[in-house]
Amino acid sequence: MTTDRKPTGPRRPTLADVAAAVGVHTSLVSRVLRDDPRGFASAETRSRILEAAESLGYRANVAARGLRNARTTTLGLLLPGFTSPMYTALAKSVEEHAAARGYGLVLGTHAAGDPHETITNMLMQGRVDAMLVASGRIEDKALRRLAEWAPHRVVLLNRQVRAVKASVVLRDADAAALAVQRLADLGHRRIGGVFGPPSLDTMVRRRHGFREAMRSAGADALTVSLEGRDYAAGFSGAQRLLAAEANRPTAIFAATFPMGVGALAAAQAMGLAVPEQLSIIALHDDDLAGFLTPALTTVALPVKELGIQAVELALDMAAGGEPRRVVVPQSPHLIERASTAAVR
Amino acid sequence: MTTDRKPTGPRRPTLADVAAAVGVHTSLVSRVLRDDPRGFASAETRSRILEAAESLGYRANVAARGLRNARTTTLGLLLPGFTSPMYTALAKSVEEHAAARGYGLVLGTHAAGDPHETITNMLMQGRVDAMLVASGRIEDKALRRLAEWAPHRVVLLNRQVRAVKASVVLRDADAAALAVQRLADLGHRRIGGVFGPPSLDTMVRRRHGFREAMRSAGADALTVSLEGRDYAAGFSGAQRLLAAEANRPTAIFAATFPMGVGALAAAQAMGLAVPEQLSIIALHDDDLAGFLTPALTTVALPVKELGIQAVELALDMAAGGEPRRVVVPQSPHLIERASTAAVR
DNA sequence: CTGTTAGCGCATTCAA
DNA sequence: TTGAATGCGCTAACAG
Repeated sequence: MTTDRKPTGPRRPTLADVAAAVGVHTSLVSRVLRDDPRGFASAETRSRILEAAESLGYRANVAARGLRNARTTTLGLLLPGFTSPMYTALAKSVEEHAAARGYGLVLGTHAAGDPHETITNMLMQGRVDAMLVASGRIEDKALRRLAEWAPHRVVLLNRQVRAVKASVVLRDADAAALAVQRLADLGHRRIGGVFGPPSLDTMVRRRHGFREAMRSAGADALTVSLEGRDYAAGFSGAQRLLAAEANRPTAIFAATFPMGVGALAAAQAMGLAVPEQLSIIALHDDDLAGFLTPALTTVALPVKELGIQAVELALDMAAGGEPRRVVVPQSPHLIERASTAAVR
Repeated sequence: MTTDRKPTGPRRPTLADVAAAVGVHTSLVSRVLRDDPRGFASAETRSRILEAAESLGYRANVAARGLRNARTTTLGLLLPGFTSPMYTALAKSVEEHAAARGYGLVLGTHAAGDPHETITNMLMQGRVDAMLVASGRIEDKALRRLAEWAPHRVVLLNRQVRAVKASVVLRDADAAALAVQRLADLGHRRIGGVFGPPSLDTMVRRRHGFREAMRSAGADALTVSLEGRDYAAGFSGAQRLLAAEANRPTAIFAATFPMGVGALAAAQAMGLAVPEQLSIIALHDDDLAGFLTPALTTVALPVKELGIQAVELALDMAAGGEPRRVVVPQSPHLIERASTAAVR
């Protein structure tokens, strides 16, 4: 009885401990504590059980419960990393909402090794009920195999792949268009676009929105695509756009927030006054924007809602629902700060 | 046999499946797959087992294994959030190193609810083997109760509390001192310090290092402590220090990276040229520093090592080791950029 | 070298 | 309204 196998403190109380304390069978305790429809213990017994569980600090062991139910009440989240504030905002939202629904969240990043392997492992080891995948770099082929094997256990975040039926995406194109429209309204007619790799689904959509909006605004688009989408990429992208003095754009749209920061740095390094000589606007908002000089104008995306919807979709599928494609309904909106101004 | 309980794809293969495929007992499969010392199967059998496991895509179920072994091979990480690059760097390091050791990582942030409750739940539900706690806001009392109950399962990150014997800390005081020394070397004699809440252990240590270094440099310290430690806190802290034109400091030390960014913004909002009229230096380094204008001088802390040591300590204790206090040996180092200059 | 047995903690039959 | 029995998948102790 008192054989603690490890020197790591007292044993966690189990159902049996609670049952023994009350003098009933474990199955009854189990039913009462879970509010099982058929747990109609007498009011007397019921309250004694609840009391004992409370005083012993009983908590159901998730491993045992998971084994029995073939469910883990845990979700997995795969991120490229925390480099972008978009990913940190997403992680926060997912963690918060998962917790609200009683689910744990296990984290996977690219830093831990091959992301496809990470997903497979988590799924096949029964570590999680479903994986939320917010990585654009996993090959379509790998995702297809995954979706074939576990169609109800993989949700793509802000990415669409034919073979994967479950996804939640933002209105990236609309967001890019919104930025362009604002710049056009300010009188800009030569606008540069700084984008990340075209292999990323988000970039395709942002670029598409950018192009369409440019067309209907009748403005000249100068676009550049970089390998990365971080500060450095934004910096060199902007540098490239601003190099030729002849046809220099009067405004720059950056497809990610860090790229916007990098673009701002590049402009200042080149001695261009922002916003007097160059307007800059970035996709996705972050607190940092307000503390740059000049403060960066952004288009805010409903990232929090993306996380919530992704969790909901995953849980729905775990409960037997069919995979589906969700477009987050909330519209992106402009947050105008000091990096944009009317063209002179 | 073929009763898939759910419409979520094929059942995961179990030990029994592998055993059946080879025609041996499950226990032998288990031993072989785990390289158990007593799994000396014949070379023949051994290879057939490995082959079958491979072709079936067998992966041991962590819930079953965890239940049996009373270990989860999972660690928990509690963070205030992702607001500071220090926390994202830490999360990345911990995740990466845990994965390298075969451990999963479950995430908890303050956003999910009462942090103390989060820790307790994860521990008592058997969700994790140990919790790495990187939150300064949990009350000492709560930590003490936790440490009493599970002394071998809680590791404090960059925080010391009497009652908690397991912790890993950085040389925060040295880092602050390093910043001051550099400023002193540049000829600064009136230096302002912008700190977060004194209730945080890190702040106590950073402030201590600051004060001591100021004393030995014979410089005048003007310090201010804020409620927060984010951009906004740095902004208002710097504003306060710079308000009085009379005794204005010629340099500012910011106790966190975001505070450094905020201080820079404040200086610029007040029309002060950095570094000509004011030098700024911040604790902790981040990519962003190089893309501010001017680029921010920082003192880099070995955060990656902090994460690694924390994981190691947790695993060591899980294996029966005693709790201990670890000081990360790597020294902080200065990364000089453009926000610091000799006083005129 | 390999098989048998038992049990981790829980939820779910079925029976009373 | 409550109890007894069973098994989720795995590993460890003990046989053979």
